[in-house]
Amino acid sequence: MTSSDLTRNQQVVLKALSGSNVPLSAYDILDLEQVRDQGLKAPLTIYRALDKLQALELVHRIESLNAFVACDHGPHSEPVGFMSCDRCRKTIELPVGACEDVLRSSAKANGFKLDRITVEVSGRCTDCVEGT
Amino acid sequence: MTSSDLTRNQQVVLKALSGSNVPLSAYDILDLEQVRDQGLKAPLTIYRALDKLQALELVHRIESLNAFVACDHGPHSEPVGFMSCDRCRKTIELPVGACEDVLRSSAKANGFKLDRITVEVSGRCTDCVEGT
DNA sequence: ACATTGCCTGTTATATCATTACATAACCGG
DNA sequence: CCGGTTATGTAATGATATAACAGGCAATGT
Repeated sequence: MTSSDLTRNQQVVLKALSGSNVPLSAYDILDLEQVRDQGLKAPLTIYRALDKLQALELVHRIESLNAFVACDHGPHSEPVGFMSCDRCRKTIELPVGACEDVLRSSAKANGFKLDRITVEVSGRCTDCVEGT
Repeated sequence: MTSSDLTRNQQVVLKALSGSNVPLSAYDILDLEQVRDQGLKAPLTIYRALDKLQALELVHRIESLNAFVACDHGPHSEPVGFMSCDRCRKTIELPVGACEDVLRSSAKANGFKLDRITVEVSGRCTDCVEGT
């Protein structure tokens, strides 16, 4: 399946996320005019589209924010993490291939077979580094 | 403040988490007999105790599970991550000091001042590595 | 054509996780 | 004792996510 096979709902949700410079929760998406106007009006509709988009790696979930971001570049060759600004919420992807090796061997040493990696860091972006 | 200064509620919540081999949600804690018996009966009571325990680093929150674990060894010298089994939920701490350097320099390269690191990995523990 | 299958959708209700608002009590330093 | 800070109690609400069930619609095999 390619992204051109996305259903209408999925396209609407992906577009909403792509057009945002900050992560959006499912309910944030639901509240967008551009989304309501397309007839999406129930949380489940949003979550279903998000599930599919995540499976296609077109969208990622940020656990520590209960929010979602569009992925800027198709399926990944290496695992990806996120860095968010505490103040303005700006969030960027962070390649974490380098961490993966460390984690995988540490997992192995503890008798775990590692499957999924979640790396989320927060702090301040350049614009927000000073001030409250 | 040392752990001996914990209030009654905080002690009850910490004991509940220490006695569990899997992460517990706030409502899981609230539902425990040993906790109800001590008179804790509102979610907020649990969350307030958890907040304090987290500030003392006696408890950690696992974002991807919306759950909490007791920390097995006082305040940390290096940041800590978690590894959870998808099947039995067993969760262990994972030192992530090695990742920290990588992440911090990556953050710097992207104009971020890094503050907090969240590393959560999932997979299968030895006992669960085969089977559903 | 028609039935079967699989996927997406709509709708309602509910489950789960977390906080706000406000009042009261306990503790401690001046 | 006063005044500040911290902890607590209670009720209500907000925010996030899923369950359960019915129906639509396209692809496929016969």
